[in-house]
Order: sequence, then C-alpha cells, then structure tokens
Amino acid sequence: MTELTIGRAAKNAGVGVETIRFYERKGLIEQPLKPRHGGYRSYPIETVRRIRFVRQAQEIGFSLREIEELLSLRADPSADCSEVRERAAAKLEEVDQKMAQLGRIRSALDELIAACPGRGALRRCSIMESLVAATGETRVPAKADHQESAR
Amino acid sequence: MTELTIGRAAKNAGVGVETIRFYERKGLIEQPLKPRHGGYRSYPIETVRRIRFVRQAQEIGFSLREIEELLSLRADPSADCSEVRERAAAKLEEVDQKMAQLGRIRSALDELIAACPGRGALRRCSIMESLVAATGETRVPAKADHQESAR
DNA sequence: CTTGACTCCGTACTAAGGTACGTAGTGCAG
DNA sequence: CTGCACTACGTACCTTAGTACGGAGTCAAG
Repeated sequence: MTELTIGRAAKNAGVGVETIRFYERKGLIEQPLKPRHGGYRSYPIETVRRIRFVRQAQEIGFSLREIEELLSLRADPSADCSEVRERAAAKLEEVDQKMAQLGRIRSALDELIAACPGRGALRRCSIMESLVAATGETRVPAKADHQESAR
Repeated sequence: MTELTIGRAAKNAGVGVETIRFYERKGLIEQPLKPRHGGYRSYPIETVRRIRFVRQAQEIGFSLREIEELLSLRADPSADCSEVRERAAAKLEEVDQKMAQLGRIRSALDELIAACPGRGALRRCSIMESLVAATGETRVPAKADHQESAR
C-alpha cells in the first residue's frame, strides 16, 4: 500500500495532522481529492517526502515561502529553463552563504571548546571572541554620516 | 568614538531601533544605563557585533532562545567548564546536522541546474527528484502499526 | 450494528519575532 | 534660543507558522 490516511501520513512525516492541513491551505502540498461517494482522502508517500523536505529546509532557516520557491523549481524542457536555472543559482548562493556562516559558528564553537580548561593552558573566551579569532575581526564601517537619507 | 546612540547602532547593525529595544527586553543584549542627570543611552560597538551575530545565527535557523544559549557559552576557568564544553559540543552537533542538510539541498540544486537543458541531453527534474538522486532514495519506514500509543 | 478512533472542515487561539504609534524629553544646527 | 530630528518608554498591532476545538461524518473490530 503506497497511500496513507492523513493520520498515518502525519506520523510518517513526523508532524501533526493539523500541520498537513495547514500546508495544504498554504499550497505547499497538494490536497488529494477525496474519493467520489465520500470517504477519506488518501496521501501518496510522495507527499510525505515533500513534508519531510519542508521540515528539513525549515531547520536551516528557510521560510515556508522560500521553501515553496525551492519546491517549484523544475527543470523541464517545456518550461522556461533559463529562468529556472537563474532562480536555482540564486538559491544556491543563499545556501552557500548559510554554509559559510555555519562554518564560522562551527569554528567558533571549536575554538570555544579548545579554550575550555581541559587541564593545562586556559583562556577565558566566549562565542563572540572565538568568532573574532575565527574570522580575524569584523570591521565596523566607521561612523555613518549624521545627515543621511535612506532607510 | 567607540559608542553610538541607539539609532546609529541600529543602522550599523542593519536592524531597526525597535529591534534593538526588543532584544534588550528579551535579554539578548544588555541595555546600557543612561547617563546620570538624563540624556541618551550609549551603545558600545561590542553590542553592535552581538546584534550582527544574532541576525546571522537567525539566518541559519537558530531561534532567539537558542542564540541566547550560544551567546551565554563562556570558557572561563572560574565557571564550570565541563558543562560549557558539553553544551558547546551539543551545539556543534546541531551545526553539523544543519551543514549536512544544507549540503544535500546544495547537491540537489546543482543536480537541478545540470538537468536544465543547456543544449544537449535534458531530463525533467525537480528538487525532490534531485534530492533522491543526491541521497540515494530516502526510505519511508513502512506502515506504522494501527494501534500505536506515543506522540 | 454499535462504539471508539479517526477524518473532515471551519474557526479560533497561540507563540515567536518583530513593527508601529503616541507622548514626552533631549540636543544641536542655524 | 528655537525648531526638527532623535531618544525613551509603554502599549498596541502585525506576520509567520502552527495548534486546538467543536460538530458531523466514516470505518472497522468486536
């Protein structure tokens, strides 16, 4: 059996039933039509995978709107592929930025752990200082003039 | 001058004035006391850096609560360092998990871009399919028994 | 053929993370 | 020495991402 009721689908995806309905309302997943002559809707495992993807993408800081954008990316010769390429490339850049930031925090945590007195030399050290150590000081762009316009 | 008014600090950190106040209320940053005999509070650039960190950590999916945890990690011989090490190690694991997920999405995007007809062979392909290609099928843990308890 | 768990659907409520607003005080450029 | 921008503070409001709830229908095990 490759189709599930909403409750099973939810359990499989690790979310609540209400979350699935919420995603349907948001258009993130498609609501299966319910069988003519009544009964329950039936969810393909494909949908479960999609929900899992949504959750994972959320964990790394994508909003539901952005996730929808990701999910709607489709390389299909019958679609305008150059536009898809462009959007995918843009997302790729976002991902790379996140990775870089993640890398910085990772180094800072390493540094911090190393700074903990595990017997021997010991420095006092916080994430912020580790971050400076890991990146080599972040310049604050001076004073910002007093009569500025934008915002 | 190494101290700024709230407006300048906000501009420097790339947030609104209200956001700074909000972070103060949340205890994420310290509210500078205002000078005896009245006047404006004055914000050290240190605080600006902290705010920047908060924003960057948010971008990769940490909540303000988690960010507070990160910021409170301090390797200080006078504190209980083994506990700090432990918490830092836990955060490190979270970070690694995020990196892994980011890596998967990155590969999927690469795959997707490659699948776009840039003249030549062309496959139709979505993020979900790329993801399968990139990870080698994600198993759905079967059916989940009908009379289950937990949640 | 009933009963308890589950589905359907609409509406209401929550929590997190800001954002806006009104009033009063401050400060400095002209 | 005054006007306009900026600060201080409290409260209200907004968006995102769910959660909860109530009533009616469904389904299958006993």
